[in-house]
Parts: sequence; structure tokens; C-alpha cells
Amino acid sequence: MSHELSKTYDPGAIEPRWAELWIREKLFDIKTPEPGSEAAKRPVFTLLLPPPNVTGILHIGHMFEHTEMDIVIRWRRMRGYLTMWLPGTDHAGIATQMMVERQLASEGSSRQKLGREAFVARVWEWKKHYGGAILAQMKRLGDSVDWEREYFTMDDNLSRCVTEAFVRLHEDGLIYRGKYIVNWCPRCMTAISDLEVVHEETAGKLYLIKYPLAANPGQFLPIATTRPETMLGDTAVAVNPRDQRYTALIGRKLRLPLLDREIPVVADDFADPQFGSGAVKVTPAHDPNDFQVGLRHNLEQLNVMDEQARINENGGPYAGLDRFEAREKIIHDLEARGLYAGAKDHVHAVGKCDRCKTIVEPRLSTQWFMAVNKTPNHGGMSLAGAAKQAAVDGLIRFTPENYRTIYLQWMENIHDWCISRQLWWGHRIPAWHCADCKEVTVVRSQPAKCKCGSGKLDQEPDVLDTWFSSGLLPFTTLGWPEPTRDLEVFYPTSLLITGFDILFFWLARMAMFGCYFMMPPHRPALASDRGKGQITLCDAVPFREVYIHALVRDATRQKISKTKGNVIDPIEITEKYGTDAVRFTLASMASPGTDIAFNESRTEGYRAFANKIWNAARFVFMNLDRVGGSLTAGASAGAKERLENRWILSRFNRVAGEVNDGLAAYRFDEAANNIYSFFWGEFCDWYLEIIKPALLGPEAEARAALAFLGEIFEGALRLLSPFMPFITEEIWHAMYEGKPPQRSIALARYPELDASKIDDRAEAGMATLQELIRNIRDLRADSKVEPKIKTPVRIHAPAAVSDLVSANRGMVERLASAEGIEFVHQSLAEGGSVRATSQFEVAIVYEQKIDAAAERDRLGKELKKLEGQLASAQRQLGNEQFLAKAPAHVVDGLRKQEGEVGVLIKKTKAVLDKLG
RNA sequence: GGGCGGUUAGCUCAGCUGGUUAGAGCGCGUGCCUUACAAGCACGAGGUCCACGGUUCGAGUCCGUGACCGCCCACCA
Repeated sequence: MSHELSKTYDPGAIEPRWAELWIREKLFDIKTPEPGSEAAKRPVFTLLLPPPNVTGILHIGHMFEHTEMDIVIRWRRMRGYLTMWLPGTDHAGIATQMMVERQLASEGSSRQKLGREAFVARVWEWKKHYGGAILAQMKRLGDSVDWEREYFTMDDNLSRCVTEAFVRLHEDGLIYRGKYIVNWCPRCMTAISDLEVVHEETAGKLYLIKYPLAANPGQFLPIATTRPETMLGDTAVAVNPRDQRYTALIGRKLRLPLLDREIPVVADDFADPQFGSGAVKVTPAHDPNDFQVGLRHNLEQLNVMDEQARINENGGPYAGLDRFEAREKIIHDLEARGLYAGAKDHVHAVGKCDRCKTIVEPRLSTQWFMAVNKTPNHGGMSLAGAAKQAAVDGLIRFTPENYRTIYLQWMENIHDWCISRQLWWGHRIPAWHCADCKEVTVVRSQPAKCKCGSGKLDQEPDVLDTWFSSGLLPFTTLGWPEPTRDLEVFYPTSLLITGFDILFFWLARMAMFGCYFMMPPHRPALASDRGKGQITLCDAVPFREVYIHALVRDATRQKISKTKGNVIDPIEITEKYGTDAVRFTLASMASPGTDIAFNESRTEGYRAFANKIWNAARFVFMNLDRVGGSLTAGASAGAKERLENRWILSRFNRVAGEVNDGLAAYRFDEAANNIYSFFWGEFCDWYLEIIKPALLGPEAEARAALAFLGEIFEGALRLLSPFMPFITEEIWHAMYEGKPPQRSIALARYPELDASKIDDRAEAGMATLQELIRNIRDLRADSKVEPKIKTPVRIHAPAAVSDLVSANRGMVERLASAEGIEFVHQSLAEGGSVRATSQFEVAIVYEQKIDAAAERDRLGKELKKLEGQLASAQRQLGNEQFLAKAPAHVVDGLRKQEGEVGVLIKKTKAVLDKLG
């Protein structure tokens, strides 16, 4: 088989084959280079893939993210970097547990029925199934990751790192356990962090309730609340000390309606005289503000709900009711007692569980927290402080830049992080409770006995927030806490590409942990650190750059969600159009900051582009097979002098420069669009058409043309390869007849701008010829010349242009369907069907009359536009201020324009006159 | 309550540090089965760049105000 390509482009037939081969050949697996080896001298580029959750399969948003990462990594690899792209999957504690629980429910079972051990085993089964599906998808999409290094966040080695990190943070005084108000999801039955609460503006009610004075039940203090059911846990009412309405009541007792407990009126600034009635009920066990008030006034913390948010035994007659049932009944009962003073409509932000959308209940419970603003015992910066400093000092750079501000603001306002979860799926907290002395011991592995001598030790049942472990990944995947060679070579990672949605969840946590655990005293003793002097944050940051990509939406800009049913399955769409076309669609639409409205019509267009490439290759191979020769032999000196060759070579180099610049700035859209218009609009539409006669001509001439064309074509394939890895691989291998210089085009060099190949004269010359050809075509169309009839052409132009046209007479005649070119000395205006530009006048010799009215119309519009331009130019040139202040090239340009436009107006007027 | 982004052709979006009266793709119209490609080729029609004010010799581009969309953060009951 020589240069065989099937007649039609069928991505389904070629893509899986290459995807499998890349993996089988371990093309993208990177061995850690030995110190001093050749590989160790190469610049390194490390990319950590945001590990997808094992809760399902990849969606189009993942494919977008993966496409961007794959383009960057393929580009860097081809640029000569030692590239390492690290893949993995995340156990996603709460999300995965929820999916499996849902599955159990459908079987009439539950995790409680199974018990912890059996349940966890069940989740592992789920993980095997879905984790595998995700990896299979990535393989099919051609992600050029290092499969040898693939991890799962609950792998043994990574789990040990989680324990290690937890113990060290605890030793450093940055992890504490305590009873505080946390966000509690009554459905998931676990605490969740502030970030896992999503606030939704909800139209609710502000209820007014009258609390009678204990001493004088006929007198009331009205209070306002949005959650009347929490009154069961009230242990005080607070008023503002400066609120004159109530100062007399401070220190007096109120009688809590319904439960008839006595509670005090306390003075606290928290009460806002402007809001509601100015008096606020205080429920320390069910509201974070009230909790603080309670601490200040030493109030009892009375928990009135269980873990499913049902009223507990402290709620008296309401015990056993769900919180919302209790709310209704309480309002009803208050009304019956004349203590209900009505309700006002009140819009407020209701907190819901990010995962299951259940309304979150603030709840007092014992949890583990991470102190993010505290100085560690050994001194130095706090977790948040270091992470902030890294961004302030520009050690972590953001694209788009405005995310830096967002990140900094968040770090500025960050609160302690609740890291314990009452789940079964996740990393178990390494703490042991003594049944006898109640002491809690935090150690790396289960101790034989407690300090008190007791052997009755039970491990803490809680697990860690998923983001605790993923926050450690940049260094734990490279071997921390050991001083590994991987850490020396690949840390800090070069880039993080991710979505805005996990900026705080993940990125911020990685920043905190990286700046902490990769700084002394926790930084492993890396050999490469020796003699380095002081280790700084610059060495510790987990990534040097962050690129935040936009969100993929559907064609109508709707957010994609399962409930809306507008999910786009990457594999499905890939099978329909080909991976290359989908990748190119995503890349070409990836302008930063703007969400992507994914539109299949665009993908159709890029499948057509792939088809175009395919057919261009077939055309080239067809000619090659007829005359023999080689595409890769190198071009002859003679070929290098031809205008079209100098032109296409210059254009190729310019475009290569633009593509590299685009990728360096994460402008995937610019890079993709540049290649697209070069390949289709210049290489295919012009270059191949120009050289067709040569290809069909004598063998020697054809071989020379092919040799030159081969260089450009091969370069274009390499240029395109990161965007469309499959089709370029297929054609590239065919080009080399199965004996390519590298095992894959992905291992070849990426084209770069070679300034010595830029040829401005050739580009200008070709631009003139293209303009001439287009004008003749336009004339023919307007004159309704039969497509098959060739027309003689007359040109009036200065010598330089005439010479250019003469030298390329064949090209012009062929591409413009012209037959005979006559150069005339006098203006052509009298001819009728004429086109005039600043460089030439051109007419076709053809009997048929043109549509005079339409032509007049067209010329009239043209004239108006030109006159506008002239007026604008003259106005500016007549302005002394402009002449004095504008840079010379702008003034010169405008003068030139004035002259050219003036001539054009004269010409156009002449033609109009002749039309009558 | 703070903060951020957007508004340019019928649709989706470019337009970098202000510089000749604005570009692309898709769609649309007309004509072509020209021996790589009809998933194609050629030609063409579409825009007072959200509004008002300001800076400037010069403003989609910079500044201010407003309108309309969208997003994020926030412990006011």
C-alpha cells in the first residue's frame, strides 16, 4: 500500500485505530528522567488533569476541558518539552455515596441495611464500573495522558498521604475538633462546608410572633423570624442596647410561647433596630449568629432537631414532626393563643445542599475544622495567607486575569473549613476515641492502647471532605512526603486548566496545601534543593499558571443539565461527526470569558473542514502516484523562485507564528481559526488551484511541484495536529508510506515562524493577482457570461502591475476563465463592463449587455462610499492638530489613501457617465 | 449588600496596548455536477458597534452615567 486513503473521509474508521495504537505504544508515557540524562535537560511541562468524579460519565464540558488540555500538551510536546499529563479520577465522597444510595433505594435497600463495610464494598463496585467508563471515554477522545501514572484518589498510597497530611496539620495546630454550628444536610445526614451550600433567592415569609413578658403576660415583645420552628430552641431574645423602645426590657424575662420556658432579654449589637421589630429571638443551637450571641451571653445551646431535621424530645409536643410540619403547626397554635402577629412577604436567600438541593439546616454538632487563618505552631504563614501571597506576588498567574481578583477576595474573606463528613465513602479521619477516658488521639495508624492505658479504642467514624484529598494531589501524586525524583522534576506543575465552578473548591485548596506542604518544614528533602539557598513560595506553589475556561452551554445558551434533558454526550456527537471535528469546534469557540453555545451546525462545518483536508490529501497522493517521486524529498531551487511557492511558504510561516502566539496566550479560537483559513482559504482554494496545471503537466514539472507542495502540506499537518490529532496522523503516515521519521506526528516538531521565509513582495504580488482574478470573475458574473465561455481580458495598469500579470499570465487566465490578456495604454472607462481598483482597471470583452440599471446602482453605492472616505481623509489632513500629533505612518497612510480614493472616484464617475 | 462579566451582521462570536468608514463562521441570495472534495466551487447582499455625556487631532476600542441580560460572593433574624 502506497499513499492509500479511502475515497470518503470516515472518522469512525480511523480514530479508534489510532487511539488504541497511541496507548499500546505508550507514546505519551513519560519515564522520570535520571539526573544528568538527556531527557533531564529538556524543559518540563506538567499538567494535572482535574480528576473527573466517578459519579457518571464525561459530558461535553469535560470534553471541552480535555480538548484544551490536550491541545496545550500536544503543542508543548511537539515544541520539545518533556510533557507529563497526569490522569486520574476522584472518589467524590458525597456525590458518589448519594448515587449508590439512590441505586440501593431502587432495590428497596439502604446503606443502613447493608452496614458500613458492605456499603463501602458496594461503592467500590460502582467505582470500578464508572471509573472505567470515564477512562475508556478519555482513551477514545485521544487524550494524550500518561496512562502509566493514572491514579484514583482512594488508592492506598494516596490515602496514606491524606493521613500524613491530616496528622501533620493537627500537630501544627491547624486542625481542631469542636462543637459549632455547621451547615447540615438533613437528607445526606452530614455536615457540609460553606462552599457546598448554594443560596437561592426564595420568596418566603417573615413571621411576627408576640413573646409575652413573664412578669406581665398582657404585655408583649414582638419578634420576627423566617424559621418559626426554631423558637422551640430559643434561649433568649436580643435587642439592641441603643434601641430606646426596648432598653427598659433588658434583663427582664420573657415567657417562650407554646413551651412556657422563661428566657431572658439580652442586649446585643447583633439586633438591628431597623429590621423586623428590632427584637430577635436567639436560638444558639440552630443559627450561626445566634450561636455567637449565645457565647457572648453564656446562653444554653438547646438542640431541638435530630439529624433528619425532625423535632426531637426538646420540642415538647412537637417532637417527631418534620421541621416544616412543625412550622405550620406552630403558626397555627400561636394563632390560637393570639400570639401570632401575621407575616410579611420576605425574599431571602435560602441555603440548599449543593448535591441534593435539600434546604440546609444550621445545626450544632461536633466536627473537625481546618484553621485557615491561623499561624502554625512552627511559625510561618497561615494556609490562606501563603496562598494569597503566592497570587499577590504573581507566582500563580491567572488567565483571564480578572480571576486573580476573585481568588484574592475569596482568600481575604475565607473562614475555617469544616472538613469532617458523616459519610461512609471517603478517607476515614485518623483519630481514635477512647471509650474509657474519652480522649481523642490523632495518629498515623491505629494505636494499641490509649494514653490512659485502655485498649478500647474506636476509630473516628467520620470521613474527610473530598476536596481535602484532591487539594493534595499536585504533590501526593508525585510521591510526597518522600523526596522523590518526580517531585524534583515535575513539581510545581506548569499549568492548571479548569472551570470557574471549582475555583474555590479545588484550586484554592491546592494553593493552600501546596504552599504549605511543599514549604519547610514539610517539604521533602529533595536532592535538587541542595545548594539552592532558601526555599520560597515560588518553589512551593502547586502550579505556575491557571487558565480558567468558559462553560459549555447548549445551542440556545441554556445551562446543560440532566433535568433539562439537553445533555450532549461527547461520544455520541463524536461518533456522528468525528472526534477531530468536535475538538475543532470546541477549540474554535474557546474565546476566554465567554461561555460556549455549542451548536452542531458549527461541528458540521468542521467535519466539512476535515473532509476538505482528506480530499486535499487524496488529490496530492493521486498525482504523486501517477508520476512517482516523493513529497518529502525537498524542493528544488527552481521551485523556490516561483511566485506562488514563495507566497505560500511565506504565508505558512506567518500563520505558524500566529498559531504559536495564539496558543501561548490560550487563544485556542485564534489559533484554530488561523489554521482553518490558511488551509482552506489559501492552501486549497488558491495554491492547489494554481499548481494544478503543473501537477497535470510533464512528469518532471509535476515532481518538482509535488516536492515543494509536500513541504507545505506536511508542515500544515503538523500545525494542525494538536487540534485534529487523528486525521493528521492518518494522512501523515500515508504520506510517508508507512515509514514516518517518528512513530507519530505527535512526536514530530511543531512548525514555528522562520522569519527568513517571510516574503512581503510575494504576498503583495499574490494579493494583487487575487484581486485581479476576483474582479474578472465578478465582471463575468455580472455580465452573465456562460461559465464555459472564456473571455478576452483588457487591463490598464502601471508597468509594475502589468509585468506581474504578464509573468503570471497562465495563472490569471486559468483561474479567471480568461482567454488572452491585452494591456492597453488608455483608461478603460468607456468600455462599459469595467472594474477599477487603485492598481488596475480591468474589462472583459464580451458581447452580452450587462444590466445597466443594476450596474449603475452598484456603482452609485460604491461612489458614495468612496466619497465618504475621501471627505473623511481630507477633513483630517486639513486639520493641523492631526498633522502635528498623529504618528507619521498614519498621516502617510491617509495621504496615500486620499490619492487612491481620488483616482478611484474619477474612474467610477467615468464608468457611470458611459452607462448614461 | 458587595464584586465581576456581557450588549458589534439574521444566528454564534472575533476585534490585542485608541490610528485609514468594522471582520470570521454559519445562515441567506445568484450561478455552477470545472476530472480532490455538492461535506464542494465562484460571486454577492447584510452592521447609526445598547443609550447619553466626556477625554482626544482621532473612540466598538479609554472615562463617567444609565438601561437591559448573565454570573459569583455574603451569618442580617
